[in-house]
Amino acid sequence: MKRIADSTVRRLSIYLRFLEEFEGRGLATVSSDELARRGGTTSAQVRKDLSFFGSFGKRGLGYSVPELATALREILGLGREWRVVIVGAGKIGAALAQYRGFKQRGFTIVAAYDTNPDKVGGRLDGIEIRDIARLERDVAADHPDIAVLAIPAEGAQAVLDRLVYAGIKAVLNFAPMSLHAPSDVTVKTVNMAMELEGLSFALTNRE
Amino acid sequence: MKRIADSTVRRLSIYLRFLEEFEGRGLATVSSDELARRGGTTSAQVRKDLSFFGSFGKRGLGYSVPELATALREILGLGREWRVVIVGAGKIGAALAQYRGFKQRGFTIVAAYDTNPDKVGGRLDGIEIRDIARLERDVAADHPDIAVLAIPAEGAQAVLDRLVYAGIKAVLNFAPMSLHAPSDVTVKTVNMAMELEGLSFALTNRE
DNA sequence: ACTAGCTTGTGAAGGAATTCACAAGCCCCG
DNA sequence: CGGGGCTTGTGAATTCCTTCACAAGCTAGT
Repeated sequence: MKRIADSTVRRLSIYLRFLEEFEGRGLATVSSDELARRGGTTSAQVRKDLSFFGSFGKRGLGYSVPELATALREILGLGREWRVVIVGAGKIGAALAQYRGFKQRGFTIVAAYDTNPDKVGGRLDGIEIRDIARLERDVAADHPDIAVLAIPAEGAQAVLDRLVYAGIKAVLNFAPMSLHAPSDVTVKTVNMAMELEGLSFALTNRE
Repeated sequence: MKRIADSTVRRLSIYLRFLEEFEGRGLATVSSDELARRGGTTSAQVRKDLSFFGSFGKRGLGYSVPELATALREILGLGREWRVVIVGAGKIGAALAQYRGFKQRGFTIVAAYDTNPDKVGGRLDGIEIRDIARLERDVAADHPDIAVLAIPAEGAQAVLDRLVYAGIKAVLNFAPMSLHAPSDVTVKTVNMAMELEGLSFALTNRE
């Protein structure tokens, strides 16, 4: 399969969000222009993005909302349940465990891990907090698909290495640092410090 | 000033993180190659990124760690204090209020806002929670630089409009939706649902 | 059945970001 | 003080992404 740009995938996600809104409102069709306006892009971009995966529209009419939504869910792999483990039961980990968006989109949190013995054995919004020493054994047994790293920067690379070794292929990293993994492992980093500095830069360098 | 790509600014942020680590360890100099290896990029990329702002290195030797760190902090506008308001005192808002990274980098949270009367008047890690009705008046009086949106998707655009009208020029958005603002207002969106779907896509479409 | 009016899908053009590749410059050593 | 070994800074080449522009195709109205 042709290599798909990251930016394309992110936009597909955005389109899907609007399609779901339209589905809820019972709209039958939508044009690339309408999707573009909502998503802050251009109609050509929308059509190009979709064209990588097939042709979903009807000329002169636009796209069927439910059909395109289904197609996008298929493309994004949202047709199945993904099993997620959260590593780190601190503030971020706790906020994530409670986040409704996971379940809503088919991401099931199967366990949380922490080093702190006071936390181990407890629960986070119903999710069991386990000793991180069990990480490898549990991953081997449960085969989760995705790991969320919600731990301080210092330990992040070491835990990532353990996850990779245990066979995890997708990681969402909240630790404020860049991580290294083999090319068959996808790591996405959400780094708030970086975003804030981007804002600081924008405020500082406006002409 | 020449337009600087977003990706460049994000990388500067990453380089600064490593420089601070090196500063802590007392290292005197660093090469573009070393920064590249750590940051997951190439040495040419590092040098090109820096070249937009000046020339900071010594041929044959590399970059002085403290000098380059100072230069990057200057470029990123981190030499001053930025005043931040958090809108939304829910789970995400609460997690953000406690996040040490803000203060550490010169971002001071001056207030939080919420609609819920049970929360208004309370405190979030020492930060006063105010009625969102006061938003415009407070912004006019306090002149915060940055607003963090930690509210559900539905109300996000309306609150953003109010913030823009009140004069805010930089927004960090945690609501899972794309927002529209005038071009002189910088909006950065952190969207976890999108990142998760990116992982789902990567897991689904591996060749 | 034909025409007018839209909207898609897509090659080609254009623009932006990354990588290449090498001259210029610095340091150290003999 | 001159040469060898590095490393920067930067035009040129390349690769990647976005935008343009238009033929093809669908619908509705007559």
